[in-house]
Amino acid sequence: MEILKSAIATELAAQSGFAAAGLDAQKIAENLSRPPKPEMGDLAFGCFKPAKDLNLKPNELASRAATGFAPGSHHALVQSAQAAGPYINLRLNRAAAASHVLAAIETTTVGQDPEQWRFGNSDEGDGKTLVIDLSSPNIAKPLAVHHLRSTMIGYAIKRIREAQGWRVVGVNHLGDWGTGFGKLIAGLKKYFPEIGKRAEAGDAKPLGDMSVAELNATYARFSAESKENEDLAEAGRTEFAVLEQHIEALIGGTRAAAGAHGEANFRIWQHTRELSLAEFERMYAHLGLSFHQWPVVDQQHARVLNAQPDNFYRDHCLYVGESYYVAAEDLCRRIIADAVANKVAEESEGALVIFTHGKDKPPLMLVKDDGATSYHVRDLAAAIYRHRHWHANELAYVVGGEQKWHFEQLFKALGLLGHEWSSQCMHIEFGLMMFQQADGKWAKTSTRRGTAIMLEDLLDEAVKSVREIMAAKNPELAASADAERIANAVGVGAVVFNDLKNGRRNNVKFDWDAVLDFEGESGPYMQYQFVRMGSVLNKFKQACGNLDNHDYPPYFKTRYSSGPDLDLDLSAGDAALLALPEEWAILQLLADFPAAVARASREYEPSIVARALIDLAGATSTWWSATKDTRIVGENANLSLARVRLVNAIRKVLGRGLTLLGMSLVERM
RNA sequence: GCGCCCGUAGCUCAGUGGAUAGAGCAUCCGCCUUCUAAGCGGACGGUCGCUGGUUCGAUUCCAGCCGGGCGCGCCA
Repeated sequence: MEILKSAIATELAAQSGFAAAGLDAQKIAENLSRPPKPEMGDLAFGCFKPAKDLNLKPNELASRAATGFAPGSHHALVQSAQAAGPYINLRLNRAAAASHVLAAIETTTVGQDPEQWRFGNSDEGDGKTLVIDLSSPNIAKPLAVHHLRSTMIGYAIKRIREAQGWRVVGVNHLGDWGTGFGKLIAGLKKYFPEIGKRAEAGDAKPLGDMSVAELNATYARFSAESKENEDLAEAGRTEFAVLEQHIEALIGGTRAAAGAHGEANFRIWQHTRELSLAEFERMYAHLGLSFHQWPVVDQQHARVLNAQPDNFYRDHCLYVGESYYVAAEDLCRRIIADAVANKVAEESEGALVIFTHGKDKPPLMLVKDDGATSYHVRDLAAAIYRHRHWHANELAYVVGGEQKWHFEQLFKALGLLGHEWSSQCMHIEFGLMMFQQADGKWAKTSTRRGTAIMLEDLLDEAVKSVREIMAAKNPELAASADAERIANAVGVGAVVFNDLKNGRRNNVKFDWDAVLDFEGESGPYMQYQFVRMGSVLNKFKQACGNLDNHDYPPYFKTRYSSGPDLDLDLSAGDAALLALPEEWAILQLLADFPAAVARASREYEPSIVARALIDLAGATSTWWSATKDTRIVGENANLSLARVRLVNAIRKVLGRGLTLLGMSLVERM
């Protein structure tokens, strides 16, 4: 409706009743809404707010403004206006409205590449840059289901923002630094002495082919033992201190090198990072994301980055681990020095802290009492780096709501350090992934306690279910060469859509049955409606090419039966023939789509797009059934052409929406 | 105890201060010779947690309570 509202408001503003009441197009557009029942009208003007401004009773304004309404030409969008209490119910020239909507979609969605379907795009963000922190898993821990949230919510926001004209830099703030790595190194050396020996001997791959699960288990085992044993805890702290000293010496800091011990720890850490990334890559590829190490060193990508930065940042997110700010930029120590010099930081209980919210609230910790930097410093460094390097207008962090306090402190600290742009930092919080325990209660997931479900297992399970359903419902396709690609797209899409369809702040109670339920408001349902629309387009082309079909005029045959698949010039379709209430319902939803994308962008809320698609797909399916008898592509050639225009529009809006959410499309399923 | 998030149908959730609060799942009843039934229609299902307040009007805004979740100084 949004793309119709301004045109309608302009028409109404020219009406004597509205003009006499001093209502301009802007004011009218703001108060247009859809009546609860279609028989009341196609659109309604609510008089509450304008009446208040004019010191009138809403009912009075409604009857005054509606009086003397005279429709313009027969092309005018508004056909009649009738006061109904505090509302003015409007009836539209649906044919004109339909034509308006379809033309808007057709001119912005040329071709078959969903990335070029620009309906719903805007130039709101032109020239602006958003740096968005997404996914950000910890090294040496496997990706579990809850990592899906940050990854896919972040990725969807990235794509939605890009559709609004923004340059969006996706940053994977890998948890690859911190005292935990001291425990891991100490554990590896304790339980697998040969690893320590290989590292000391200069082996660049001291861990062999150890899996991330094994690394995690080693960490967990050592962590548990060191709780009982202070010597082990001390060993962990030492290993990390040595690692940090080694890296700081590498970048020419003030600290002395840590010798062979430091080199060995560095090798273990680097290999841990490599092994972890290799495993993450597999998952990201599944989900359709691509990450590059930052800074970009390989020539091919560096060229793209230099020549076409927008393309580069659109196609790739970046790995910028926490260690980057320690190892490459030395930003951490400079921030600490700066904070001390400006008396923002102070010493407290042996640590260096910033009291961001007064003395009675826990402070933000810069340096711990063992001399190691805390992750807060690295987050400060990351924010400053992102703002400086990418000239970011906004910094967004897609991180779970349990870290809300951390980000409040972080942004406040940035402000205290003199960065006035801290007000442009946003924590895009999302709800926790909860698992049902044996006692029936729901609790936060824990990789350590083994209650988390591995992301890979979930995706595999979803793809497997899709394969089974495909084998039962579409055996021919299941046996074809496309089967695996389609099963992947539909299965992964099911998991992704399931995660994005609800408001991001809600906690998610993980439920296998719900994730693998492919009926109703599900990813496969969305894909299915998209596939149906494609089938109709193919059917239409066949019908036009069929010489026995005498009802189709000759020009149909030449015009539509050839050419690239699904690429049809439908301008001859007469929108006035779309007279079914189901068709009008769809046209309204199509018209609403751009506003949904814009709002999703503003509110960092992909579920708004997902909901718009659920509504559109539902209305489409209802229409599909309502046309069972006449068919969409039926006996009446001109009616069929008009309906095919609608099918084409639905397909492209659905397809665009799904790709905005980070899903891949399929033509059959 | 303090702070933040949440509370809408049996379950999972939409709902931008406005007309009679909507979906999906589950249950029950119908609908496949046709462009894919991963579908469609219908039935059943609500003191919008409670109590006040603001407002012409509150599920929506405010306050207090109740219930659930998360966080609260050296994990990230």
